[in-house]
Amino acid sequence: MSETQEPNDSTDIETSDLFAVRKAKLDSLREAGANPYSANFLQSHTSEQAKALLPEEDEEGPEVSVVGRVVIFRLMGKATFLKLLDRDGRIQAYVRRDEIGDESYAEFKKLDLGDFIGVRGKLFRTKTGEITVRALEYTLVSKSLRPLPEKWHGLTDNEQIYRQRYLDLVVNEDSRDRFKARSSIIRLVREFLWDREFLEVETPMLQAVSGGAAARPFRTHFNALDCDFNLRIALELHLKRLLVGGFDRVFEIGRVFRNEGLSRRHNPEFTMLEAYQAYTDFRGMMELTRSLIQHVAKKAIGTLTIERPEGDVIDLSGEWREAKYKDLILEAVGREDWFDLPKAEKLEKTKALGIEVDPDLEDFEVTNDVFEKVIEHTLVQPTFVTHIPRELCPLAKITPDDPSTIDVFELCINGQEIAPAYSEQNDPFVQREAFQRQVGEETHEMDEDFLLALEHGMPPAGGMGLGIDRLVIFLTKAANIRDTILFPTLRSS
RNA sequence: GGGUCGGUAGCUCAAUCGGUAGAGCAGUGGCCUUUUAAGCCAUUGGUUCCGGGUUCAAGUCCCGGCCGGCCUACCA
Repeated sequence: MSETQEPNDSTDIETSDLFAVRKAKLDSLREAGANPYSANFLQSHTSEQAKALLPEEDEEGPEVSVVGRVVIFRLMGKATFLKLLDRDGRIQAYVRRDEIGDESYAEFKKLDLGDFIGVRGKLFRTKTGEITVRALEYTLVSKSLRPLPEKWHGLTDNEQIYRQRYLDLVVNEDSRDRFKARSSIIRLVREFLWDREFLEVETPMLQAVSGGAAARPFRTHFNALDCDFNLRIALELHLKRLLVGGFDRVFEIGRVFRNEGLSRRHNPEFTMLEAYQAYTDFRGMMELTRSLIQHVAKKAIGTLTIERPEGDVIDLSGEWREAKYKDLILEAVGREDWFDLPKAEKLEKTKALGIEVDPDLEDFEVTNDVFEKVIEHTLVQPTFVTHIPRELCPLAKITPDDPSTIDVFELCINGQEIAPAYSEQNDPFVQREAFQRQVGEETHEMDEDFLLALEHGMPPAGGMGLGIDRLVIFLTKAANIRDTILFPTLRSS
């Protein structure tokens, strides 16, 4: 294997073995007394900062030191143009033999695409107007032994993009921009909640009992205690314990894990925001959620209107539509008596709507299938879907004037559910009953510890959960949740 | 999990009816002191994902496997 090859005489090297060719260059650098890895470099400006130093009207600017990965290398005899990629983007450098010296230029010519180098020199503008550093000297700071993907087409193989994300980031600007946007979205969410005096906390990922959502958990084993744990599927129950403890505005942004299938919109580990505010209810969370998303969109992408690949435009400005779950259902099925129909007739009707529904489902689940399969994908504009059947969520308060529904909303944007919020259930007896109805289902366990906390008294509160990945999907126009997660889950190779 | 499409040089892609596996970029050797996918000349590079089978002959057809995309299922 080339990795274990001894340094060769350059004439012996198989010139098609790209690794061996570069390894030989590395060895010859070392033999010449240079250190191809540890040399430090004093960066004075990033590419963007440097370019800002040369105003339109000026031909020449100050001296700067820039450093980055060589992504373009155009050698033209006694002069070379190259481009360095740093965290802000690219900057061009121009290196002339008569300016850096014969010896230095001879070494310089041996650089490879992918090497990290620093360049010190004065800024100038080329005849085509590109701001460029005219090198006085260059420094190799790290040698690259592997070739970069093709410079024009970039990297398109999905598997390689996910498994070797670093290559995707080097060559695909879209991808770079999307992950920068993701980072600022998360920062903006934090800032917004900090400003509203929410306390940011961290709660356990390893839990004896998984609660707060209906999902199959991942199981793992803790050797020291010789017991099994689940990875958390939601943040809810621990954050509510903190409400009991008197932290009456708390939030957490963190990874949750659900042992379910992969899809364009599902990754088994994903990032969730949950926020709880005492002395408010789901209506308070409505305002909070809308303001939060508007704030984030405005600052992260600079607009409240987002064009979708489908051609239409999502308008996040102003107040958002509210619609009762039941009204949406009645509208979709086209008859007023839907909720009074026996299940068999409901099933018949769903067939007429062109969806397949499992006949073994409970009555409310048949209705919910209508919501998920017929209605949800049509809710492109932000819509708060309110007053959902109580069976769908055991953790919310029952609507005072309609005991069949709960005081919640599901915020839908871009045809998918983005954020649910509740008036949180704080009556320990009602909560226990709701849990008991679900025990026996595979995905539910009784969390006695949580009920004990509730019995100590939890203030009335609104709670909200927001799928960060899904927010990033529509804000950055990603085609797939995997394009918003740096290292999405793949089968181990 | 099911359906479906795909896997060819480091990367992006060709390869007709089953008949000598090619190109561009990258690499290597030259020329070239303002290039913009730089250009010009020459040139290296292949377990065609893996394993079987059919055939005089397989990248191509058949079977099995691995990995992936899309759709679907599961999914508070």
